[in-house]
Amino acid sequence: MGLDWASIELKWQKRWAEAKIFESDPDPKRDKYFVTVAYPYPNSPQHIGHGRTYTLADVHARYMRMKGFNVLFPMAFHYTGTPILAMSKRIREGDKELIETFKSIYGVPEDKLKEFVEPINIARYFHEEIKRGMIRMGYSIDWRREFTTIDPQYSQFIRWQFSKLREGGYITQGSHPVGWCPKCGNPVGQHDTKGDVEPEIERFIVIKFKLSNEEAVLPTATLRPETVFGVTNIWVNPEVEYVKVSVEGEHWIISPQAADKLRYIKEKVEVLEKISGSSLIGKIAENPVNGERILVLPARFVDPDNATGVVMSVPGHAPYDYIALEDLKSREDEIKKFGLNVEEVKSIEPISIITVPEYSDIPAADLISKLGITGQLDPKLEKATRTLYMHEYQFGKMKENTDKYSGLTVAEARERITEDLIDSGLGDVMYELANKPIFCRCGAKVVVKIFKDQWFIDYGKPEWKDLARECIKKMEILPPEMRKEFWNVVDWLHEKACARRSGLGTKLPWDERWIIESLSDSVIYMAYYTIAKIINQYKVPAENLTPRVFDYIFLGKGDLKEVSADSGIDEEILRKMREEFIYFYPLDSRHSGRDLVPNHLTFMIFIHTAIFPKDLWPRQIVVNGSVLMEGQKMSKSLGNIIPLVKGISMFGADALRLTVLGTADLLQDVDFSFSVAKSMRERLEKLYDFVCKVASMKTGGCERIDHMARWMLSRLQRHIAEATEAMDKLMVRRAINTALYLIDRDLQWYLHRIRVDAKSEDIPPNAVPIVRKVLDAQVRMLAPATPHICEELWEILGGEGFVSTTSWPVPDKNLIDDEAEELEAYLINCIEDAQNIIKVLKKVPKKVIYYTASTWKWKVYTKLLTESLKGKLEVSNAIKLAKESIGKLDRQITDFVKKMVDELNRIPVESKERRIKFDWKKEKEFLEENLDFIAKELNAEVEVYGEEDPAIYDPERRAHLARPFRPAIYIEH
RNA sequence: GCGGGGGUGUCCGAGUCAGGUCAAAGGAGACAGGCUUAGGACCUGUUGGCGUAGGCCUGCGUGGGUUCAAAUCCCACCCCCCGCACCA
Repeated sequence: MGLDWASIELKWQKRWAEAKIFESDPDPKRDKYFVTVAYPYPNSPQHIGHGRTYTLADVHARYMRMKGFNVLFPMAFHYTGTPILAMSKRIREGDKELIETFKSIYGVPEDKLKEFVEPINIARYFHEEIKRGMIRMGYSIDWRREFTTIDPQYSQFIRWQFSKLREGGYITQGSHPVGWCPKCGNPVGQHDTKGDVEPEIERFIVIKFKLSNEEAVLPTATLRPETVFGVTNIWVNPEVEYVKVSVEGEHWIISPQAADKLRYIKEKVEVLEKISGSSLIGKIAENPVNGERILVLPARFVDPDNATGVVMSVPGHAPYDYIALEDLKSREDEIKKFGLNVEEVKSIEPISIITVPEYSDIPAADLISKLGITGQLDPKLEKATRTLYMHEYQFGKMKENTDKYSGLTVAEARERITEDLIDSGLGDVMYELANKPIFCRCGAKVVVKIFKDQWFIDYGKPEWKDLARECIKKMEILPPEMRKEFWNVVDWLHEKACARRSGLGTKLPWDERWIIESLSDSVIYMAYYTIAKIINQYKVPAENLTPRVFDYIFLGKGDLKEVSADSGIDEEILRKMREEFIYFYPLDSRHSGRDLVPNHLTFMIFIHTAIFPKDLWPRQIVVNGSVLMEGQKMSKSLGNIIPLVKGISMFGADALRLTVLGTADLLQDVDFSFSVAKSMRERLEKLYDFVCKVASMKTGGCERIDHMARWMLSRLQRHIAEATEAMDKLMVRRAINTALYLIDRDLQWYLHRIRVDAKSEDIPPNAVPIVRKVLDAQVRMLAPATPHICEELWEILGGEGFVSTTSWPVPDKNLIDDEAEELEAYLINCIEDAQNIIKVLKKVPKKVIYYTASTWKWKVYTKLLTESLKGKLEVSNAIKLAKESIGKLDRQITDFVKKMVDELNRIPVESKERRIKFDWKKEKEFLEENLDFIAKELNAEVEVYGEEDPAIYDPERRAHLARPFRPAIYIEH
C-alpha cells in the first residue's frame, strides 16, 4: 500500500508556486521576519546532511509565517572559491577517482561531465541540481531573489563592502606563511593536495651560533628557544652533506634541503659551497645568549630534511639530546674517529635550566629511564619528547641561570626569548610542514612559502572585537550553549587573509590582481537579498550599481535625486530598493551548521558591526549539528553519501524532513538511518489513513462535553502550549515529538476509553468533533515540518486555503481542566495498582474490589494538603492538625497521618495545587461511572465500596487501607 | 594545550535547563504467547534483583558535597567526540 508521495508533493509544490505564497514584499501593515541560511557551494549535489540545515531554516520560516509574520526566506548560490577550480582541473587531467564519484555517486550524465573542464559549468550544473532539490524538499523560498556570487551586480556589492572595510581601517597587508606548490605557483589548501591533506605549518625558531674564526653561523632550529640556556653542544649529522649558503648576506651552514626551503621564505638565498657534515664536527661555536663556547658533535638522529638540519643540544631537557650525548660519551672510538678530545667530550654534562614539579633536575633523564629508552633511534623518544615538551610548557619555571628570564614560566619565557632573539638579529624564523611530505595534486612536493603583501581583514583589532562582543550580547543565540563558543572565537580571532590569486570571485577594488576569498564575500549578502528582487526584475546593469548607490540603499546616505542622476538608475527603482532594505533589514535569524561558528558566522557579526549601524545588526543565530549515516560519518570513501533527491524518492520529502529534524536536538548529530526514515513515512501514512477515516465519518448531533472530552481537550491545550514553547526556541525535535507522538498517545487513550460501550472499532459520532479538533491542531502543528502531507490533510479536513498560510494554534486556557486530568490519572493509577497486584499474585482474578477512603481521612488529608502547601510538614504538627479537624485521635489516625506526611512531602507543588481543588466526593462516583472500563481492562468483575459503606463487602479486611487518591484493593481469585 | 559537546539499563536513545508521581519515555535485540503449512510481517506480554497484595533493594562515568529528597544542583577526577583558520 502506501501513499503516492511524489504526486502529493508535486501537487502542493505547484500550487504554492502558482499562488506565490512564499513571495514576500514589503507590507508596512505586517511585521516582517527575515530568515536566511548559509547559501550552498555548488561543487557537488546536496546530500541528506545539507538537508538538515536548510530544512531547519525552512521550518523556522514556515513557523513564523503561521505565527502571522511577513516572512522572507531567500536563497542564493556561492560560486566563489577554489575547490571548483581544483575539480575542473582534475577533470581536465582525467582524474579517474573524481570522474567515478561524479558518475556513480552524484549521477552526473556523461555529456554534462565533459563540460566540467570549465569550472563555471560545474557550478552551474550543481546550482540547478541543488535548486531542484530545494524545491522538491518543499522549501518556502522566494526564488525571485536568487543570485550567484559571481553575478556582476553582486561583485559590485562586494567591492562596495571592501571599500567600506578599507575606509574603516579594517584591512591590513602583510606577509604570511602558506602551503605552496612550486609548480602551480599557488597556495594549496586541503582540496589541492593528494589525499586531501591540510598542510599544517610549524614555526621553528632559528638560533644562530656563530662559528669561531669563521664568517659563518650554524643556525639551529628549535621549537623551544627558551632552552638555549641549556645548550651543551650542537649536533650535526656526520653522514650528511651540508652547504654553506648566503642568506640575505649572512653565511649559514645548513642542509641542502633546508637551503631549498629557505628560498621560499627568505629574499636572497645563494648556495656558496658544499661542506661535509663530518668536517663540521669538532668546530667551536658561540652561544648567542651567554657567549658559552659550544662544541659541534655528531648525531645520526639529526634529520637533514627537518628545518635547518642543525640542532642545538639541550640534554637536560630534551630526551633525544640526552641519549645522543650519553651514546657518544660511551664510545671512545667514535669520539676519536672524529678527532675529538675524549676528556672534553666526556666532561659535557646536562645543564638544568627549568624546574618542573615531579621531575628531577634533569627531566630528560627521568623519562629515558622511565620509558626504558636505549638508543638514539628508539621510536619511544618521540613520545618522551612530546611528554616533556607538554609538561615543561604547562608547569615549568625558568631557573636563576637563565639571565633575565629567570622566574618566568616556560610559556612566558619562550615568547620573550623569541622576540628578543629576532629583534637582536641573533634569531630568525623558519617554517616547516608538520605533516610532510604533502603532494600537490599536480605531483609536486608542497613547501612553505611566505606569501608577500597578502591582504587581510584584521579581526584582531581590539575595538572591533568590542563591537562584535556588543553584537553577540544583544543577539539571541540558539541553542544557548553556543553563545560561549562565539565569545571565545572573538577572543582568538586575528588577521584573516581575505584575497587570493585564483578561483572564481570578485576582484579587490584597489588591487585587481587579487580575488576576494569566499569567506570574505559571504558575510553581509543577506542585505543583498532585499534588493536582488529588484535588480533581477529591472535587470539593473552592474555598472550602474556604484558605491554611492549602495551607500544610499544600505546606509541612507546621499540624496535620492543626486544618486539617481549620478548612477543612471531610476529614482523609482532606487527608492524601491531602499524601501525593501529598510523593511526587511535587519536579519532576524541566520541558520547554519556548527562548523561555521568559528568562521563564517563570526565574520558575519564582525563585518556587520563594521559597516552597518547598530539597529541593523543581525538579531539571531541558529546553529545545528551534522548528520551521520547509520552511525558513521558521511564520506566519499565510505560511499555512504545519499544525495538529497535520492532520499526524497526513497522516503518522500516529508519523511526525510521529519527524520533530519525529529531525531536529534539542535546541536547533536542526527544519525540518519533507513529504518528510521521508513518508519517516519509509515507514521505519516498512518496519520493520513486516520484523517481520511475521521473526515468521512458523520458527526454526531449533540456535541456532549463529557469527562473524556474535557480530558482530551485539556490535554490538547497543554500539548499546543508545549509545542509552541519548543518552536519558539527552535527545539523542533521536541515540537515534533509533542505534535506527532504525545498528542497521538493521548488521542489513542481517548479512543480506547470512549469505545468501551461501542462494539465496533468506529469512533462514536459524538466524539468525532473532538477528534477533529485534535486533528486540526495536529495538522497545523506538523505543517512546518511536513508541509506536503499537511496540506493534503488540511484539504481533506476541509480547511480553508493553505495550511502553510493558516495560523499556528493557540492554547485555550479555558479548556484546561485540571480536574478531568486528575481524575483520569487517578483512574489509570487504580488500574495499574490492581494490575501490579495481579502480577505478583500470579493468579487469574475473578473479582476486583476498590474501597475509597472514608470521610475523616479526606478531612485530615485536605487539612494536611493545605498545610503542606505552606511549607514542609512535620509529623508532630500534622498529628495536632488532624486532632483539630476531626476532634479525636487514635492509633489508626496517627498511622494514617504519618503515612500522609511522608507522601505529601514528596509530591511536587503543582500536583498539590491541583489536588487541593479536587472535590473528594467525586472519587467514588467516578470509579462507579467507569466500572465497565476498569472491568474490561482488568478482565474481571469490579466493585466499588466506600470505606464506611454499611453494606460493604470486605472479607479480607482491606478497606481500612484506603487512602485519599489511593483506594484500597481486594482481589478475589 | 585552549575552547566546545558528551558519558544513562544488553544495545541505541529520551530525561538534566525549571531536583520529587524516575526502575527511568521510545526503539532495537532477546524470551514467551497469538496468528501462520513454515518463514516473514503483524498483535499481546516479559525483559536490574527480590517479593503469593499495590512493596523493598540496587541503579544513570568515578569519588565527594548540598538537600527531607539528586540521573538532574555544586566540586574534583577519568574517558570519548569535534574545532583551533586562510578551506568551503
